[in-house]
Amino acid sequence: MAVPSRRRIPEATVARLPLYYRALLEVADKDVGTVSSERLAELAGVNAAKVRKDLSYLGSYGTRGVGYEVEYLLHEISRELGLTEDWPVVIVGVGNLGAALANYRGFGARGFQVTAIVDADVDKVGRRISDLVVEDIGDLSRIVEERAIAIGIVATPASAAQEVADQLVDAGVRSILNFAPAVITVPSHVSLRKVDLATELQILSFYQRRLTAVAPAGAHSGASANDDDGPEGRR
Amino acid sequence: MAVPSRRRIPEATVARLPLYYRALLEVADKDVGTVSSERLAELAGVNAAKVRKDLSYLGSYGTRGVGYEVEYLLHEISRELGLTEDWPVVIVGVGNLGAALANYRGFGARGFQVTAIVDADVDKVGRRISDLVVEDIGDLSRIVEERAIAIGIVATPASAAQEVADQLVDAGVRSILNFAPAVITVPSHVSLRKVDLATELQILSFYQRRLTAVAPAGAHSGASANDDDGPEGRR
DNA sequence: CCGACTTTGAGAATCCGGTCACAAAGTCCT
DNA sequence: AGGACTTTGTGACCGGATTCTCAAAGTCGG
Repeated sequence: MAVPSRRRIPEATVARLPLYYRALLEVADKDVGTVSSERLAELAGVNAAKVRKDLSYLGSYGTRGVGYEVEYLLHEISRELGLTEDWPVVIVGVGNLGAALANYRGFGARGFQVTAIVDADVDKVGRRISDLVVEDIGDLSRIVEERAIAIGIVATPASAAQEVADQLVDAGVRSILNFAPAVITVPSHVSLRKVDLATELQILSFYQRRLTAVAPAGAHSGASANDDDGPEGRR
Repeated sequence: MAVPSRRRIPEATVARLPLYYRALLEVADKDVGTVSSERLAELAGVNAAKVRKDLSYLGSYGTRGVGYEVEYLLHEISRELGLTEDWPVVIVGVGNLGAALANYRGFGARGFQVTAIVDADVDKVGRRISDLVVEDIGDLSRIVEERAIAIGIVATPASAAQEVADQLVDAGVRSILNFAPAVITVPSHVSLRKVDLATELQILSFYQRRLTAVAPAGAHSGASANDDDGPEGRR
């Protein structure tokens, strides 16, 4: 039955929903009508059975013998991911990365709006970035409250990361995306994800070594750590 | 026995080695001598049993009743990760992100050296970024060969990502880190990892919705997709 | 309206990773 | 030298995620 049915959605599935979402946007442009799990799998770079199982957690959308109706599925996934509402975001740290993220149209694109940029460095406060002015981190609580910010991005040096995270949590932020190369801990009611450039390269380096040392192909397969699939041969 | 013993190292473990590496660097500064798995776990934000199991895959370094000798372990991990050699890196795409990555001291720090930046846009070719000059993507093969580049970073718009990846592969690159919000496929002898900003935010958004809708704490726990642990309460 | 065909949804089996628990191996104090 | 204590290394267990497989449910042409 097409009732949403509040089952618990496995984390691995949640991590793939954005992939399906993106894939669906692609087909929505060109084609119309429906997609099969097969095609969706191809676009998302995963296997078809997984697509079907993942989607089945959301409820039984999809028609046997036909596939999934693109528009409807798109709607359901975006609802599930909370992309129907707009999430204001604050970026902490105006370094190369912070500035780049602020300028990045890409999540600005879908539902996420960088609403504030703060830094501890008084020299940087007042500077213009994109269409925002850098504000003082001391005003974080006020800023977060006034603009109903729920998501914070940490783009500071490693040394400041934990303290900044603490401040974000105190200010009332409920989700943190950490770009600083440091482990940070947060209370259990706050969600935390991290993106670590150096770590990613080091992982690649590991497999690179393997490749050059041992010869045979197909030795490794990407990394579960990435959420991903790993290198499949070109289809 | 302290023989390296070529066992196969699980992917999940590989993804955590950089964490241990970073943690070890921290203690190497301050303390000296040894660390326990307990302490290492704390610094890396994982649990102690996992640390021990992970390290045991590398061989039995570590002394019962004492812990792990910091310098030695550091050396072993960096050897395993291939950080003893220097990896030249090429960045493709000079947008906000590409430029930020080029400037980013952070992986420049350990073993990874951005040696070339290329773009397809002739207006951008010739521009200075950091201490490099943007080169034409048409010269990619020559550049990769001349400078023995093994790792490529894709920082282009989604629409160009697959083509760029193809060019990188053709040029001889063996590892690719993809920042473009698109699924790309590579032959099986090439390693691929991806970093997707929008995806990360969407995952956070999912859990955010849960938090505000359903109340109880401890509902979710980060994401395996991130490699990570997830929110533990502050210890 | 029937039979061939397509594609989903989900049960079962398998794989992989995480956690627990404890013996083994060492240190250190007396 | 011996006993208490610490900490590693690993075998056993457990749970989640992936893959396989196939019945069920639908479409579509004739």
